[in-house]
Amino acid sequence: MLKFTIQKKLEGTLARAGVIETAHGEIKTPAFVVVGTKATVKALTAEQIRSLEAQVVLANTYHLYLQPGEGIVEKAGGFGPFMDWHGPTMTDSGGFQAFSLGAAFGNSVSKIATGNEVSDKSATVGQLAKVTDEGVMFKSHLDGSKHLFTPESSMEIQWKLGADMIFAFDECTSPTAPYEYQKKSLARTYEWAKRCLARHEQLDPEKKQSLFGVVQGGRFQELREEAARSMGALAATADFPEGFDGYGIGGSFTKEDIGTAVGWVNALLPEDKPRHLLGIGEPLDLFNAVEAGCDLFDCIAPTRMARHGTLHTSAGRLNIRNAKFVDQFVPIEEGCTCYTCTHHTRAYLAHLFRGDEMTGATLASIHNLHFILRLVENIRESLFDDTFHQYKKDFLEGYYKK
RNA sequence: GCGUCGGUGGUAGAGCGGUCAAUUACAACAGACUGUAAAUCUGUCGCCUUCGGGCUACGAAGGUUCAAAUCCUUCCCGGCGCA
Repeated sequence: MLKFTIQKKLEGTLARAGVIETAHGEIKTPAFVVVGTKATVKALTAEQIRSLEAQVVLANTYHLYLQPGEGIVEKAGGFGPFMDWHGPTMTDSGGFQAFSLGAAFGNSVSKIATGNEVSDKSATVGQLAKVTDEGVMFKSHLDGSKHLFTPESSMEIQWKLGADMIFAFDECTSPTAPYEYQKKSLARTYEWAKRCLARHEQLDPEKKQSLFGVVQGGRFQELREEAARSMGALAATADFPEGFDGYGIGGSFTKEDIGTAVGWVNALLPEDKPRHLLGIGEPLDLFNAVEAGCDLFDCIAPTRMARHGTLHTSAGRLNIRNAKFVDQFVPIEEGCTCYTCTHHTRAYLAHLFRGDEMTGATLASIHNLHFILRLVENIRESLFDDTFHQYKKDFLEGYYKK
């Protein structure tokens, strides 16, 4: 079961601060959810995740289904115990892989649109996912074997993976998809949402897991609003009296949409349920999304960028592989309280990255996650203090200055 | 000393008469990354450039040829074998 309490709202915005109570502890929101796709936050031990004071970890249905298989994870007691993480957990449904292994595969298309994408997909090659009304047919990226995911099978797998919060199986569409496709896909995602609710209630009558519905609709206001209304309304139908326990906001956006389209959605979603903005995690986007009414965020960016040598500082990003860092015997960021900055220098990190030493990925991941986790905590504090707008302004000026 | 094999861009190592400023890998120098196909991917990587091109380069110096990193001669340097 999940209980969500809103403790503070920021006047004139959709922003709110609150707390989610799960069977494995509480989550103070807004909160950044650490991504541990394959039941591991890449490069980190569970002890390190705890040290970072992360509140919740999200794993992925598609990945754990393929390897080691949901049966193994179930025997371990769920993905949390499997990886020695005993706090709150979430699993994504596999819906994102409809995009990343489908339209995006082999293309330089990101879920964050720049506007320069090519909309003609006729030349796409090598796609590993195909969407039909029944579900999504995947070709495993590991061995090429074929697998069908349906709303029902996603619920079944997520049940075995055992997270506190799970997502309905949706189709994450490409930013290059035209209106007609987005509309058709949205109708399908809605049908899938109902199938997820039905299967979930069969599997979990005691409601041990909380199910989040996912709002899609691409970049079209009409579709986004329709999605928010229809997903929200599922809570009031006779078939599903309890409806969803929360909402995910998924799909493609532009940077600007995060301040606008997300707000359209949140203005219509039931206010008393948590809202999770799927796959967003850059500083500017986090500020905008909180302001637009989101409570939870997960993102691979802090850890992936860390592994690739890009580190967050309050003065912007730096690439630790750059030549200028090889003899800088100072922390990544002066004053940062993370383990990496309190023990190691830029020069050491630069050396580890140049030598392709695994410890470099670990230390960089600790720093970036610490940075983002503390950022979202600070944003939360600023909501209580009514200093959000000033904090946002000050932070962004420092981070994005030239 | 004789014989033999070899000396190519930061490194290793292709090339063996024109399509070679020279395959490839690594290194180097930058960039990208937003529900993880990702410890990944992209670009640059002799000098100059009005981006058309120009110039200097494959141990050194000569030579053959319309044309040489590629063939010949001598020299220098290194490995190996025999004295």
